[in-house]
Amino acid sequence: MTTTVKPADAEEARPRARGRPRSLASRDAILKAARELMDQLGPSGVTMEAVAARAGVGKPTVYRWWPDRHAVAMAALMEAQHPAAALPTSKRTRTLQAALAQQMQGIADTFGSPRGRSVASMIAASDPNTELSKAFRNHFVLARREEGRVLLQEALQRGELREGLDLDVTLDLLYGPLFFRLLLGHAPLDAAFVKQLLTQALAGLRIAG
Amino acid sequence: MTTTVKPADAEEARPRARGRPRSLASRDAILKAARELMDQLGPSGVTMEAVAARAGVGKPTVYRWWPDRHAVAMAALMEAQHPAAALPTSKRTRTLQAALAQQMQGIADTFGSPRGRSVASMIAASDPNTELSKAFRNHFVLARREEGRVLLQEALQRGELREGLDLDVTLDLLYGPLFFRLLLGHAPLDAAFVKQLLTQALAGLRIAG
Amino acid sequence: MTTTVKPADAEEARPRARGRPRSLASRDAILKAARELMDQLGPSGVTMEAVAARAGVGKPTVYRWWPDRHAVAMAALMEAQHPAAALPTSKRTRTLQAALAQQMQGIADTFGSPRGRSVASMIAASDPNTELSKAFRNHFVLARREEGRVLLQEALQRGELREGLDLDVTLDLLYGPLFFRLLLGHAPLDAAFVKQLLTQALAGLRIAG
Amino acid sequence: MTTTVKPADAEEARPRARGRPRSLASRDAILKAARELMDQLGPSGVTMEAVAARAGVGKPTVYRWWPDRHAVAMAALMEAQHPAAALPTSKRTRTLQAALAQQMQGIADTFGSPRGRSVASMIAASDPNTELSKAFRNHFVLARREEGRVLLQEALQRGELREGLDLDVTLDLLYGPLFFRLLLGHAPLDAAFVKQLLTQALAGLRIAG
DNA sequence: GGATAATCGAGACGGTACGTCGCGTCTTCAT
DNA sequence: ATGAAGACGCGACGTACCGTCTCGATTATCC
Repeated sequence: MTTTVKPADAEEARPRARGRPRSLASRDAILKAARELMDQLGPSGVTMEAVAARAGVGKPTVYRWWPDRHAVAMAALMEAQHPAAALPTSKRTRTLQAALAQQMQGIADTFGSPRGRSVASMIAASDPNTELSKAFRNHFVLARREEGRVLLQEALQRGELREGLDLDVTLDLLYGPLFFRLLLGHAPLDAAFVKQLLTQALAGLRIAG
Repeated sequence: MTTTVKPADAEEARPRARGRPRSLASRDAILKAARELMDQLGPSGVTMEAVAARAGVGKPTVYRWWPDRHAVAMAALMEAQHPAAALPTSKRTRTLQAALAQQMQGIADTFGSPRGRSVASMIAASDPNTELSKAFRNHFVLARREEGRVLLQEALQRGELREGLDLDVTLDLLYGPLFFRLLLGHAPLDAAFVKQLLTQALAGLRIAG
Repeated sequence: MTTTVKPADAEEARPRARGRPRSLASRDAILKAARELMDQLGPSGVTMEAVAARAGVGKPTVYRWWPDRHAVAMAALMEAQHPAAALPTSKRTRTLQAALAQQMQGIADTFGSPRGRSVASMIAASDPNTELSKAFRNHFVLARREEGRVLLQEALQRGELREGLDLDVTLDLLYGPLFFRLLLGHAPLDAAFVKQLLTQALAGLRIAG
Repeated sequence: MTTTVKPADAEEARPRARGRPRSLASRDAILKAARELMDQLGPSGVTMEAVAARAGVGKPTVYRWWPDRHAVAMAALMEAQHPAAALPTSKRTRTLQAALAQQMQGIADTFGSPRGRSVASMIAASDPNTELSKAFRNHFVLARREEGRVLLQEALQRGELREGLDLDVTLDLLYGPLFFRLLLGHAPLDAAFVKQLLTQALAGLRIAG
């Protein structure tokens, strides 16, 4: 599931191209180098020259896999953090608020780290219209929001929430403030905030307000 | 309220610096040029060379005022949109929800424009710890949030909201989703969204829920 | 005999450097551009920017070949005037004084030209300790002096000069006054001067004074 | 005896100009600063900015006295070494060769110093046609050559040299090789060289060859 | 097995922009 | 009016990366 090649394309029809195949070892070395540079120098430190040099790879090899440095940086970050293993099933037995609190605190911790700050930077800085940028936002943010959708739907089925709720708005009501504080940094992003956020956000949405 | 020196700070203690004073005409020409480049080419088009050339100014003069291109771009954007004339008094007579809806729709319109996208980019791309970056976030985002605080406090006094509310959380509950959609672009940011957002966010916070 | 690397040094031991080889076309274009600028604007007109622009080459390419603008200018001048075709053999049959007169007049003509003035400027302006500077002085001045040494040695063998002569002093006695007038410009540098110089310089050195 | 103001101008007719008179203290501070920079960094270190800063003087004050940085550097060097007190009378009693040897060795010592190298550089590098440049060459080189002329004329009167000598050529025959070695540095400039130079140069010029 | 071909590392290429330095001029206030 | 101070427009400096290209060497498939 690389950035550049859709699995479907290569599924079975590819005629096993002639010539020397691309080195996966190079690809991995590139992403590893990009990750290290990102951690040490931030997003602006992920230059093609530095990545290639640190990976022990020629620049054209990097360009063979990704079109520009943004793509390399995004791919490196995406491969670093895999889909987060969704939510452990055990958590689903708890109340909506408890489950959400756990997940949101996890998100806060992740994005509070230096690498998380890099991810946030790249989301806001990148051209929002490219495919890669959309995939990146999906991977890091919207996928978490969809996890929340599942939790909300389960709560609906359990009768915890009243009917007629606009789920999309509700999801933004939960995750919006989280990323707002992450990006703006105007106030702490601690457990108290998560708790109070959930309390107020869900206040009017329960069956028994 | 310039970028580099607040007149208020040095109001009378400043010994009237020696030498030729800096040319405000140059400063204005620089900011104007930066604004035009920003509008035409986006944030990445605001290069020191282009700004200086278009402003008819030497590069060192630009560096005399701002330390790097990010700073110039931020200053240009900040000066372009002045404190937003706060909220017209007339609006304060309306209900909380109506007043917030109007303000938030204004924010959405502003940030939906190309220049607004530039602002968002720069918030994300700039080092969050510098003074200028903080001032920038303040100017464009947190100042609006503070306008909201005033509205909420008035509503509290009018008895529209129940006591014991955490105002900071409430503010993030309102503005967080707004900027979330602006930044992620996963769903439209129209009047319907603003209305539904306000409805759900304030649902549990009113006196007579 | 390039400026940076003598092929002879690495004749067979060099392992055929990796990577794309440097473009000799670029190198030549750079030197040509430098020469043109030198002729049109003098030594101070040979700026890196102008050279690169006129050669249709990036500045870093110029710096890949030479460390600074002095080096470029020197290399351009050195390549412009090749080893001067030594002395035509026919001239060697003539008397010492005739041969020297011819050569010295040639030197005077060369250095009297604008390009010759540039050469003199650069000899004076460059750090005398660098390799390139030494090569430059060698190329333009000391090589001519060595031509004179050959002539003197032939005259010695023919018995025109008395034994026990300090050749180095004698050579400086001939070429020193020449460059002295070139540099100081306090008196004309014409055929009469060359003739009188040779007459007086060689007066006490002949077998039959 | 500055470069820009002829003594005659200020002789007595000056109507005691209005306003604050020029500060001679500034002038001296400028030249002192220029000399120090020359000694520490060489000719290229004598920048207007550095001179003004080190002299504790505004740049326009420097430009009020000299037209550009070359002029400042030349003036600084010329004022540093005054006319060399001509030749002590006692030396004139000695033989021509002894007197010349002493003077020439003095020149060699002077120009062998770092400051002397700067002088030589500036002679060769400066535009030969400006008045200041001519004055500079006169001051440092041709004045010494004229001292030699006096010695030669005295020798002529004493009958040491034969009649009909071209004095200008003879002078160049003596001082040319000296400056040749100074500028080219291809061979040492020691007492042995001076002795041998005089011996060979004067060999054919004496009455009793 | 030998030809063919794509990728590999390396690094030079033409460019653009960076941030700095020095030029010589101009503009201010204080003397 | 001249002093210092220092900002001004200008232009060149030398460096860092960009994304592309050109090498010889390597590693695969195809004939």
